[in-house]
Amino acid sequence: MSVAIENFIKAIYNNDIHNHHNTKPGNIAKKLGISNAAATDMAKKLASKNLLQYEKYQALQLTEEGTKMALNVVRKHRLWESLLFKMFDMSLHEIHREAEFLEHETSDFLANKISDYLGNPKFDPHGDPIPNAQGEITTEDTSISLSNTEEGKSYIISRLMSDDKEFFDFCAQNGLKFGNSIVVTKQFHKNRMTQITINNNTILLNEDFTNIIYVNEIQ
Amino acid sequence: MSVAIENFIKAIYNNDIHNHHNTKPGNIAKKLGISNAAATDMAKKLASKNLLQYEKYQALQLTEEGTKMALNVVRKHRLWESLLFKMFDMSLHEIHREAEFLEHETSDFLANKISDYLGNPKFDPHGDPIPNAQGEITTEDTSISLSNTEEGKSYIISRLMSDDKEFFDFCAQNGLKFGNSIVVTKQFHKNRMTQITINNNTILLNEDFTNIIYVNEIQ
DNA sequence: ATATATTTTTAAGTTAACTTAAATTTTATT
DNA sequence: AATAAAATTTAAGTTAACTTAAAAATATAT
Repeated sequence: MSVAIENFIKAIYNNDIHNHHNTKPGNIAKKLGISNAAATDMAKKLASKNLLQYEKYQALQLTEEGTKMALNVVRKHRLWESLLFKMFDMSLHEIHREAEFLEHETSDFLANKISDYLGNPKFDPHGDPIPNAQGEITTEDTSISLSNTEEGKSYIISRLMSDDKEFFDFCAQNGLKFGNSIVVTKQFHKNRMTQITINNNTILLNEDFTNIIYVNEIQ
Repeated sequence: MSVAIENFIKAIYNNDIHNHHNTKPGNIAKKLGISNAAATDMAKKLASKNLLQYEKYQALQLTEEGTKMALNVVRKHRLWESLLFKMFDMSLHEIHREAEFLEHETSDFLANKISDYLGNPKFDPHGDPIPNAQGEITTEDTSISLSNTEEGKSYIISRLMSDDKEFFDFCAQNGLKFGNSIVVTKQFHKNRMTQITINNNTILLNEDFTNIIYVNEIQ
């Protein structure tokens, strides 16, 4: 399968997970930086390959086969991120940027080698789960977004759901990384902002950030 | 530059180094598994991009710019081979196979990271020199092919010039690898065969092998 | 509920990287 | 040196992955 197809399938998969199923061609087109017409064409083509279901004007839906392909690409992406993060002094943004290309040129054989080398990790450095070689995600996600946390409680950062450089730079500067613990000191519900304490620093985060930072409660 | 272009340029570079400048489109076409017509078209196109010199019916010649591009791709190829060889339990054939794809999707930034991590090696696991970030090969190759060695002398294996799985399997089975030492016990000039001793074993090699195994004399 | 805006689709066209087949030129052979 | 064989080039065509522009359908907003 071509890079274009893999990226299209992956975009649908990611959109379904994040954006609550508004997975129409135009949406995917925007993510991929192609025209709506190109997305419609591709959707039809992939439907004929049994990778997704397509009906005019309806949302696109990956078939089982399509989902498996998406997970295979996602697996490679996250394994590369894990490897690059471990071995080299690279930021979350940089590992994402490189993995975006490497993922399409990685054999299953090599992916398994990388996984073995890393001890078959279940999560990448963003906290995203790594599908296994069968294309299954075996971990359960119990984390909640920072926007849904409660005042006074302590949490561990479990996931930074983004691929934006500025966001990651901010996180890096403020110690916001996978595995670190924080305390939610105040929720400003009306303004949808959250105040947290981390490493004795107090930070105020707006909803752009609290919606993409996920945490698990420490009880 | 596209993968097709990078591979075309790289094929010319490799052909020039190995096959004594019979670098006409048909030769490159054969290496790449494309038609002669496609190779001619590509040659014209790359000439217009100043990557090579093209004159009808003449051999192709990389320009300075073209050579630099080839060396950049070769650098990435050999860095990947070195990394995969060091980290994972992979054969010479396997690392080559994977590097063949990864080389095109590797930023200069990542290539430098890999190089630094490895301690900026000058040679890859086949004994091939690794160009530096400026696209220069700074090592001098003083090695000679096994076919040109002398009876009774000792040598260190410096290069296995191939990408053939069967050849590498044979080498691996017989301890023929980069850095190992051998003694040339007999040269059968008429039949163009060479007898060597390695690890107390005696092996007789025909010219298919003695032409692609390179060594340096131990004095 | 209807007009307007937005999105999706269709249609027609482009580009890169190929193909096959035929024409041309070069290389090899006797 | 002439001719046969081989390689190169030209010409015409294909496919994947796009594009823009216009038509059709859906969603939104008053």
